[in-house]
Amino acid sequence: MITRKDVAELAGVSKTTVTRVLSGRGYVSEENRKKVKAAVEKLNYIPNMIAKNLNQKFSNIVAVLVEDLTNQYYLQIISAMNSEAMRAGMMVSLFSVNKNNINSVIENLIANRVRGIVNLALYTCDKRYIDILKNLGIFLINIEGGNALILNYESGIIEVFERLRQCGKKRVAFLAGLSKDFIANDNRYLSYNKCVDAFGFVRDDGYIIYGNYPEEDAFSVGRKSVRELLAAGKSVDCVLCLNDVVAIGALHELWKQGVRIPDDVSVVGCDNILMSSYTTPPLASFDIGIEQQAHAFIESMLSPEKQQDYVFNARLVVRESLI
Amino acid sequence: MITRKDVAELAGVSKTTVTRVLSGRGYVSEENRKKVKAAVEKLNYIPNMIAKNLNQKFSNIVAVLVEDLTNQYYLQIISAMNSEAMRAGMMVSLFSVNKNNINSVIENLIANRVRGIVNLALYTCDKRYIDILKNLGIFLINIEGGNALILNYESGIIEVFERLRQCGKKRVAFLAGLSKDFIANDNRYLSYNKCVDAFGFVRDDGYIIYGNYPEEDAFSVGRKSVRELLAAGKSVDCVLCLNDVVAIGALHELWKQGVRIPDDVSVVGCDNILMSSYTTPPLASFDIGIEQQAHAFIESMLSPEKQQDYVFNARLVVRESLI
DNA sequence: TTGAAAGCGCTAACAG
DNA sequence: CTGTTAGCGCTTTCAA
Repeated sequence: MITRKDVAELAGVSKTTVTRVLSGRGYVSEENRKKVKAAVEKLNYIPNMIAKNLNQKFSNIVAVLVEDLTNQYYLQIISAMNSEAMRAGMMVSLFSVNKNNINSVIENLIANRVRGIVNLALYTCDKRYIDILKNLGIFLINIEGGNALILNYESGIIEVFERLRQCGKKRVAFLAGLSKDFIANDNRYLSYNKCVDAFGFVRDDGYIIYGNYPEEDAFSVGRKSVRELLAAGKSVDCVLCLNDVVAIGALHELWKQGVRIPDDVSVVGCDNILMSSYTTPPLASFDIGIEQQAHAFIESMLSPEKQQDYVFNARLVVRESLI
Repeated sequence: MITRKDVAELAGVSKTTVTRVLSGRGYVSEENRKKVKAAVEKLNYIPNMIAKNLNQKFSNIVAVLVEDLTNQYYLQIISAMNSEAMRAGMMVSLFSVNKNNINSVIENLIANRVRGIVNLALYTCDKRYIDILKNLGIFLINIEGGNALILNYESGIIEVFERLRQCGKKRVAFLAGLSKDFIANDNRYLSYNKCVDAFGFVRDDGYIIYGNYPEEDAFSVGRKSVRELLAAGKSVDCVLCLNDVVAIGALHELWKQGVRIPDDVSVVGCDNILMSSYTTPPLASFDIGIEQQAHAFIESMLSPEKQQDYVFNARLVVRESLI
């Protein structure tokens, strides 16, 4: 293995000088700089980040935790984070977590001294790990806890309600997908409820369908929710869904049951994943700015001192599934 | 930061003994073992993998390179690899690569001394990096190069042709998605051509539609390919697609153009991603065993000595999009 | 402007 | 069965 020592010897300088050139910090004569660069080139030297990280106490990894790897939304987030991170010399690692493994995943990440953890999942880890993370200086962003990142769907949901009102519709179902506990503080859920009242739409507890996402995959949850809704004899004008994947499942079941979309029922998803343009019919959804979110994650990871709150407002993307 | 030294002091033993207990290798008296475990527990000690990795010359990361993060197929692969990897104390990191960044991504991975690289992308890196990887002992699996992993779609494609023959159909298009160069050695492409001849189906160069995937996203490529096919006045009985996402794009365009599926045209995808059960109509596809693939990747990463070839045979999954 | 030396936390001979 | 010692490749004082 080529190390800095080899470079130093070939260039006829000390190891420290090599470090100075490579890091760009400290004074080095132009002559030595050139010699070092030539040696690096000649030897095909690639620095060992492990050794560097050992010094710096952290690895250059940002871990992203998600609960459902089947949701394309996460791919898009990761993809965007990746680009941001690479620019800053960081790597993004993806982990799928559930109730049972979240603690061991976190422990593993601590062992690896990752730079930060972005937890996009619903679950969180034991208090003791939180303390360790804090002690070590590893950043943690718990989205569902809603620390520094606020996803606000209200304005988008208002838009939907307005459209429906204009068509004389007033029965909107909400496919929560999650259990009652998990959805309770969710902005989508709160906004839905707020709008039902504010717009004087029909309030019916049977319009809210809970589910066991993410234990079960989002497609099935969407499909089952629609079945449940129809089986209960609830006829609605519009179905608002937790996310696009749930919506696609719902769309599919409605199609199978011969319900016409949007003539009989409108369907609206959430997150505006790429796929939503390609459903039959194309799915209306809320765009919450995936790239901007990714940017915010990485930024708050790299410069934690400016602990600002990031707020994202949803924008309705109208497509044929919405009347 | 709590280190092994703190544990050793609290337990009243040497650092080496702590290592022995923690690694499970070497002799330690039952008494000391207990003392060490108690100390670890008490101090909430979590080992520093960076230091460990520095010794072992490698990090415990396996990097997966993909060219198209919008394809759910990769998510499923990663997800499966993740589970496998975690069991072996490894982490899986995901990177999206393209023509322009592949070399810098690889350099970055080398700098991080990842344990191995699974390159699922079409592109590969400069020869000089290949050499460095070899020198350092970093494993590289180039799927498209077809080193150790062979994805064989032939048997599945034969099944499709047989079904079509039974219905008296004999015109099959192939949406290659990729450019002529990239697809040339692809097993799907070769199998398609073989079958056209073997079954005595209509051979028409216009039935093969190339595209600029992965530069352009798979959905659009599928959509455009169908447009191209129809614009050329080619009427076919079945459309075979590079992957499910291309197929979904194709499905969408056919639907828009009022083509009935499967009555007018059958559509068959590739990879059998979760989404394919939820299209309208549900998409027939080839299952190539995502879990088994993931398993093979990790296995060959962990024990490279047994350089066996892994062969996967596609299995046709019939759904409503296929007559 | 440069170099020597200590140390990051852990592993792996080697000696007891 | 246990401890001492010498690194892994890099960064960072501190002197020169």
